[in-house]
Amino acid sequence: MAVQTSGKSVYDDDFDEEDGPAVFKRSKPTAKQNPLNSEVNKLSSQRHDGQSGRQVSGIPSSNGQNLSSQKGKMVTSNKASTEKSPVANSRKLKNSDSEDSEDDKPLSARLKGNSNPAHKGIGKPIPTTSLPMVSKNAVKKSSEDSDDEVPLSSRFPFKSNAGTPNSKSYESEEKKPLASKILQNGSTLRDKQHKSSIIMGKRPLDKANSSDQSSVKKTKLSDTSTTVKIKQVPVKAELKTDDDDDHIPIAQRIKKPAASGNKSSSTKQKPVKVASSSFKKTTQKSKKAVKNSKYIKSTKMSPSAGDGQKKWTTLVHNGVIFPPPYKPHGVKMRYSGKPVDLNPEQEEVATMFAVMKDTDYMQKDKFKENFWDDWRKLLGKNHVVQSLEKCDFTPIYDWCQQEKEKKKQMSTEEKKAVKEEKLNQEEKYMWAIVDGVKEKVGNFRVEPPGLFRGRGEHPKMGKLKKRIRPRDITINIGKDAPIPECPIPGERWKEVRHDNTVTWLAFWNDPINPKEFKYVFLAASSTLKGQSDKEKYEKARMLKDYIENIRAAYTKNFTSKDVMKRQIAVATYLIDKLALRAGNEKDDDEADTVGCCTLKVENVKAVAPNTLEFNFLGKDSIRYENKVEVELPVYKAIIQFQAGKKGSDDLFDQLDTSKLNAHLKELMPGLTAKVFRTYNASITLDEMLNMETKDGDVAEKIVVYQHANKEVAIICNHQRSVSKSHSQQMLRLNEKISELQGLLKELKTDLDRAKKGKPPLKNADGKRRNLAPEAIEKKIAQTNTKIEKMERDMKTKEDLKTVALGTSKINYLDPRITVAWCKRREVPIEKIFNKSLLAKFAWAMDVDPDFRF
DNA sequence: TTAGAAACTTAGAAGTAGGGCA
DNA sequence: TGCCCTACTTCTAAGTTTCTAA
Repeated sequence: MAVQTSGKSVYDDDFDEEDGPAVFKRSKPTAKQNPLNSEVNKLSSQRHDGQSGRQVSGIPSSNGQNLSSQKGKMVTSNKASTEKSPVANSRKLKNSDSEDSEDDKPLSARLKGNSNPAHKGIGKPIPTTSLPMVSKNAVKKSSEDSDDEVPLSSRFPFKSNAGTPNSKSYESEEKKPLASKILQNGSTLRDKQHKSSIIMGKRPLDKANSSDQSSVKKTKLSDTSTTVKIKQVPVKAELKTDDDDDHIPIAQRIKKPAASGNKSSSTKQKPVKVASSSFKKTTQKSKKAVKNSKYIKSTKMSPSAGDGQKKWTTLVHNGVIFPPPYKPHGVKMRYSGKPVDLNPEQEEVATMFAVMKDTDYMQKDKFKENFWDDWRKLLGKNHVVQSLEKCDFTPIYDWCQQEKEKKKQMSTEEKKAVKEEKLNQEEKYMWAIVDGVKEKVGNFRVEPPGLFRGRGEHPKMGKLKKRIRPRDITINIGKDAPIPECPIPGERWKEVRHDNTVTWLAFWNDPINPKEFKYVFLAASSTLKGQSDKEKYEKARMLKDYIENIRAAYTKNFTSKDVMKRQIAVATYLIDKLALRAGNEKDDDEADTVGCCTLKVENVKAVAPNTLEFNFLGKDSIRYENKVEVELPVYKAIIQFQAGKKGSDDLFDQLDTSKLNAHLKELMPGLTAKVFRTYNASITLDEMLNMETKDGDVAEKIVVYQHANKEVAIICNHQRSVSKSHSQQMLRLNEKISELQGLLKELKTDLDRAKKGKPPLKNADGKRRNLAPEAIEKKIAQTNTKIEKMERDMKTKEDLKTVALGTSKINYLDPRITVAWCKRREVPIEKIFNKSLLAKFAWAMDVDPDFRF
């Protein structure tokens, strides 16, 4: 197989003849090899998913080329026509003992730079050396594409042998201060050894309907958590000031061990500060520490979620806000054509169903069946309504539409007044005071009743999510803080706890899955969340130093005689290379989705000599479809795992996530399957941003960032459904471009005539443009620029229509990579991070410009 | 050892606001 | 001015991981 990099295949040179640890290699199934490719363009205009309309496909760009073709060829499946977007990609995994020096990079990053001129970035050509590797979904190539020499989609960049004119260092343009610098708190990381000394005991010991609050969690050795009987008192959020700790970074204050946070200290409330303003400028010392240490050692890790350590000393908040009670509208639905009387409770649920009219759920029998089961219980046996088929909810639907319209038609002042009113009501619930620092609360609104909108083929979709009442809610608050007043008169909280080993402020049992909980947490911008975010990225960075050994270890075990070892090795390989999720077991009352450990035999097809075709529904019932060439031992192992099994049997029958994670922890402290996703995402961004060094204005640099971001999104299979108006928008843009091209033609004629001293002809509007040649030339240039911009926008829009960039930005990309790049490249950070991301990543803002993941 | 409870992160869709353009 | 589009925010479902108890 030949991947062209200035006429020479990187693969052929670097990898093909070598043995050793696995390295991805792109396979090259052509359109001919994959008859499904011919379906791509057809599919591109269809909704692939029954309920969400999600789809991934390449649509020819204005120049007739597939817009995703820069990623190389892709493979798709005709199944996509009825399911979630196909994730088509073809890769090759191969030995790479010789790649030692690069072993700390994800395989995705080891094959770099393709100088094929067909490879272009989003909207703008990207230097060939900076070409990304990934192309999993949304990377389709029509069968007409003839550039067989263009490599197949691969998540890995290609190393260019042809020189890297654009890969110059960025040193020359570094160190311009960021427009808005939010400074780090200089926290230290956890010493894991402390962990065992901390006493556990934090579960909400929820026994349904238990009203005996005192019976719950009576003893806690550390006395960090207690449960008390409800004592409703008015909220007094005014706290005593204690300046003693002012010089201590917030994060450190939070992490004070329980011993130091004794009873007396816990009763003493700290001064209230607003979290964002409490970030202090990092000292030179700490900056140096970041610079000098490749990663922060695990021994410095600070407490993370669920480890039983004290998360706070004082916690004050006002509880949660409930949705307003239902206001009956009195609009009568029809049954067999006749108006029906419903009581308010019945009407409320009927209205929930009526408003679903325009959604895909209405096409799902399960949704209707579940709704009917729950609604008929409310109607009672003797109600006139005996069958859903005879119900006509249109009058209620129409009424809802009218209400919506009325709301839309409100004047700006009215809208403003409503907004202010809402804010007034909610303000007090929006904040918590954690160790004296005012922090935003995340989801302080209790979920309103509704019909359950499970994703994919969820067996419970359409079921009634009952209204949550104060008696369903457990509050967690500081021992000495006033217990939030129950906002519904005459009612009371289910329970009040004082558990400082957890970060939730309240929880209730999920009405759909009563054994599960819905929690109220602090917002993403809070210090606590920031701390745990930072730990997550530090752990992923730590993996960089272990990855070489981990890869060597699993490669060795591909052929182990012990089946479990072999399964662990192959599963780890897939998690590492394909960024698969761990894949926990699921109950029958959940959607049938899988991850790595729960892959079924039918989800993986082995195609000789060494290709694996993956096809399954992953998280959120998003289809993962991928075709990869793997190392031969992996291929053989998969065939062995499949031997003698049915399609619906587990591929990894000896494996589950706990075994896998237990094994991973032996390889690196704290390592779990999901760390690989963070690691691969972040290192890919880091490497791409450091490759893509093309000069240009800020807009062009942002395109480079988006391009890298997109590659990560593809690695992680982050998809979104195509917006309903997408094709309309594309059509409109095409029309505009045609108009401009017409104008251009006219202008050129005018120019010719003007140069010859002839008067201009009438234009399309029947008017004459009487301009001097210079003016016409200027207009031509302007029009050309406009057309170029529009074409670029169109291409970007098409390219990203099924790729969700936000998820990786929020959850997987170490913000320090982005901040450092912005500093080096003089891109204002606000161009990359919006307001909420700036708040969330406040801890990362003072990173050194030389920071590398 | 295992099941399941608990706690937290990750995820896409829906809703909303505001800016640009005709 | 109103419409359209985009970016941002909110919502809540759906995962992973950790821990406990049997």
